Amino acid sequence: MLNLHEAVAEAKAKEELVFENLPQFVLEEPRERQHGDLATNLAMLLTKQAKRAPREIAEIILKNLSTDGTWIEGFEIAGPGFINFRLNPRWLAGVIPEVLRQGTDYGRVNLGQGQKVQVEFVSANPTGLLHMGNARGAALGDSLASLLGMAGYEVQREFYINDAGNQIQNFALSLEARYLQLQGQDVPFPEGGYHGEDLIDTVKGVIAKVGDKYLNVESELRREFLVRYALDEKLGQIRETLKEFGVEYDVWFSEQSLHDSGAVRTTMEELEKRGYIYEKEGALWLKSTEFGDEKDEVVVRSNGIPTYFAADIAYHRNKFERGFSPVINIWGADHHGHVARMKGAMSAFGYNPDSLHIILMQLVRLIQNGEIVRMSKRSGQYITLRELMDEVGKDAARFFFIMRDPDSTVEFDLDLAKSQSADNPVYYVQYAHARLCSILRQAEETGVITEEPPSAGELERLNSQEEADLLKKIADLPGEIALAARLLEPHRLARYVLDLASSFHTFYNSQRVLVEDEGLRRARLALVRSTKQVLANVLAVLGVNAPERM
RNA sequence: GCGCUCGUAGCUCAGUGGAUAGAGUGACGGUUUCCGAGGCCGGAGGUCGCAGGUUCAAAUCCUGCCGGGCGCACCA
Repeated sequence: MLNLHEAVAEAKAKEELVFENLPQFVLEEPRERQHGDLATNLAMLLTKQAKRAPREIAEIILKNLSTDGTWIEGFEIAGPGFINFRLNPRWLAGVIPEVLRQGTDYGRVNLGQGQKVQVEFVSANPTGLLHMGNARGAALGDSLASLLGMAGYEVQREFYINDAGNQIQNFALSLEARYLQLQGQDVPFPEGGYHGEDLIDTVKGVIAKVGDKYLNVESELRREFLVRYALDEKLGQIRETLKEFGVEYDVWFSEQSLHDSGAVRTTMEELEKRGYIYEKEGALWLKSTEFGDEKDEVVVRSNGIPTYFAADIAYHRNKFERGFSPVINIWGADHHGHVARMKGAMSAFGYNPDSLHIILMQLVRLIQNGEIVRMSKRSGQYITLRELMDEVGKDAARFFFIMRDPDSTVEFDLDLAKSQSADNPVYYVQYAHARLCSILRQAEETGVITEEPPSAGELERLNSQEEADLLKKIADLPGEIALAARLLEPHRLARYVLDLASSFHTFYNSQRVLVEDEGLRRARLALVRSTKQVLANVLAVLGVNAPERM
């Protein structure tokens, strides 16, 4: 391969170039085709240290560069000092046998080297149904997990069940009120209770099952039963809905279990031992300002009950104890204030806070009749993931969310949901896949398909501009996977697969696959097979179906 | 007020400090004897919120300002 490091070292040894440290340069495919196949900014980065004009430095580098045994066919110095390289087109054709050999593994890289990582996402409160924000988290988290798997990590998907604390108390009170009301009692609905319709349905289910059995018992007993029943049902629904959305978890982790096992208590004791806890006004506080937080936080209330934060510290400590690194969380942006203190708490235990990656995703804004709909579980006004799937389908919904950078606030217009789904770029990609399948079908039906692979010479006949562009895109996949995984940005793959589909459509419209010339036809059919494989591989990471017909 | 975040084409959004800032969509024009026209090709459309700074080079990094979103509980 091209060794620029060697060329620069050579120039340095000969004292043609003076510099201390080789800067971090890039060797990349330029955006403009006329700038060649590869370009580097190395010469421009050396100007400061070498004290020479970038184009002069480029001359010196090129003088010392050996291109023997590489695919480099030509180079030039361009613009402010870029060095552009032109490759022999034959290297490109070599990607086809590689794709066909690796099949579903093509694109896999070993960035992770088998390291254990965990992605925790959705973790919706089990007090209601899944809404649009959860849908976004589900699409993002699941594709990120798949992406990391493709990049050589051992990935675990986890759902944290918030089955403890105040909200559960509140949930219990709401359930009890509904139960009594449905039994004809005139009781008020609790302040700040859960108004959702689904909760009434749940209680109707309870009544169908046990009738008035819990009407004349102690309130505590009644609430305990109702909560257990409802949580069970809600979690079942959540699990089922996510499964339909293409998301399956390895672990469902209960918050309550951290209290039951004493993990929350021992974690607080450990923090106290390390000097991060103090008492004030009857409560226990964490010195989170020591980690850059705005103010200290209560971990155990004056009534002796630990806060959610305390349980969350125990939870994240537990993740590291299980050997995951990095630990990845996907949170709604409304939790951003929590990031610094959680990282800080982990560093208090001696874990590297940089090993905890928290991806914040901006909220999904729902638009109806041109107005913003406030979504809230308490008010019971929200669009559920199930309704979203019914309306636009799993594939369009997933792609809609995955395409976007988590930092962008997405607007989802309900009134346009259907037409948006028709315009969803996912269909552009799926259409390309179906079209590829159609070509292969036709080749089979007319008997011109062959199992015999094309020869190297035949593959080199794929030398049109459109074929070269498509081949380059295909060759890019491993690099794209590595980059997206390193940056934890699955949305790059959505862009990639759109580009790939576009390159294919362009090729398809300019060259015919099923031509008379047998050698050329063999080569193009192999290109078709490779393109189809790459599309399918990426769509699999995104959790989107690759249809043979549509 | 403090903190996080966003501001790029009419709209929805991409954009590793690099060369002439890109897609989709909408509007306009063209394209089908031929493998799927849900496609392809083309032109139009931009003070990258504003002003400074760093740099050979800034949409990208830094500072300030303007505008939007979200946080700032002994809630989760």
